[in-house]
Amino acid sequence: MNTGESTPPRRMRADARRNYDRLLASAATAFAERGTDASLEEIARRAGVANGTLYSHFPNRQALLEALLGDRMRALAATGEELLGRSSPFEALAAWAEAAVAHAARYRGLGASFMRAIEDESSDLHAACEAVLAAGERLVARARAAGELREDVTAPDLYALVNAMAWVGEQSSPAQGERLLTFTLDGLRAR
Amino acid sequence: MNTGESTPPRRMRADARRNYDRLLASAATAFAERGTDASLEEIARRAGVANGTLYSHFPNRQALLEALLGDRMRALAATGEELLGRSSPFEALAAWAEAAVAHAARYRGLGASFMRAIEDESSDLHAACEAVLAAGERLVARARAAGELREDVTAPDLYALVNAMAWVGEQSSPAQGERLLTFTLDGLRAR
DNA sequence: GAAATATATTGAGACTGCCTCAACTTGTCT
DNA sequence: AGACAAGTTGAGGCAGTCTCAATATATTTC
Repeated sequence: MNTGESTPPRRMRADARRNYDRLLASAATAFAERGTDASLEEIARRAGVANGTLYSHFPNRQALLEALLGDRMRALAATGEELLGRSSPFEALAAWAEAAVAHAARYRGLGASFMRAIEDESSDLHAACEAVLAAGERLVARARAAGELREDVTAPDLYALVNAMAWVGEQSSPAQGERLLTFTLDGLRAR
Repeated sequence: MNTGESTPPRRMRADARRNYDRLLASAATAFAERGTDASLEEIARRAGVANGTLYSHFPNRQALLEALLGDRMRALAATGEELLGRSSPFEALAAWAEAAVAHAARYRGLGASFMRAIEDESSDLHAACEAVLAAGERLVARARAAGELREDVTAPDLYALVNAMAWVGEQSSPAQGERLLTFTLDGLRAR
């Protein structure tokens, strides 16, 4: 019944915990194989559980994604904070953007989920996306303050570009996503 | 039975022609309202026709899109050719890219369809996409030859970027797509 | 250790969508 | 008017989403 959230309330029944874990593992496989709109029915089936059980643990696809990726997303945000100290402001921004693209390219369709989630406050993925956006915000602010970034670039711009490049990666090849990210980042440099 | 292709073979029966037109009109509305994965079932329903009729005219979604957009795509390619003469090579490229983004942003999901179609030779949309790509190719070649474009930018890069920006437009707002395209194009300039 | 109780699981069922194809209808041509 | 090609129909098979009453199981209590 309760999602990741570091489980503060009450602890789950043993069978529930087991099914929860199996579902998560099954979802990870399915998303990797089929992208974020893999069949939930199949995820349940492959977890050896009835579909109702899946829905009782994860009311929707976003909840499943949050449980699967929430930690990773918070880690990405943390990486952003760390980079604030090191290296040149623009290089830090660029390095983080690369990491963010790699993250958003994990499953086919993930970039689109992230774009939806940032707009939709009721999405279970919203909070995690906001954390990522906030990290981007600081990197952008610093690079701009240092005069290394175009004046008119904002964090939402960066967020959208990162997801767009992940999307390109899904459509053509990961290498192509990387390639275009390089061009794009160059375009963001102050000159 | 026969798609757009300027109808060279034999002319259709009157009722077939009527249904074909109705289906196309219905599809245009549905795609505009719901994006390119609107329900085909509903398109048929709203055209006042059984779903089998839809499938007999258009074996799949791509065929419907080709019938709906083929002419427009060829026009876009032609615009590219015209631009080859006028204005600075880079400006021509940029202007064309803007037009291409606007075109790919016509329906939600269209950018993705174009990315798929260019890779998939068996897609009914493939030829039209190739025409667009070819137009981009010439603009890229000219801008590069004039030393106004980064050496390493290719037509497929441009194609992907255009569709990616249309995608951003769908996810956030058309204005955001435009905005990021500007940044991106700047990144493609030789310096 | 057996009830009592709270917590989970189940799977049928009501939807919607995709696509096919055998039976039927209708336009067109002579 | 009749014949035949061309077109249309819609039921039916399949898969997916999501819900909820019935059922089963863990845990707690005595």
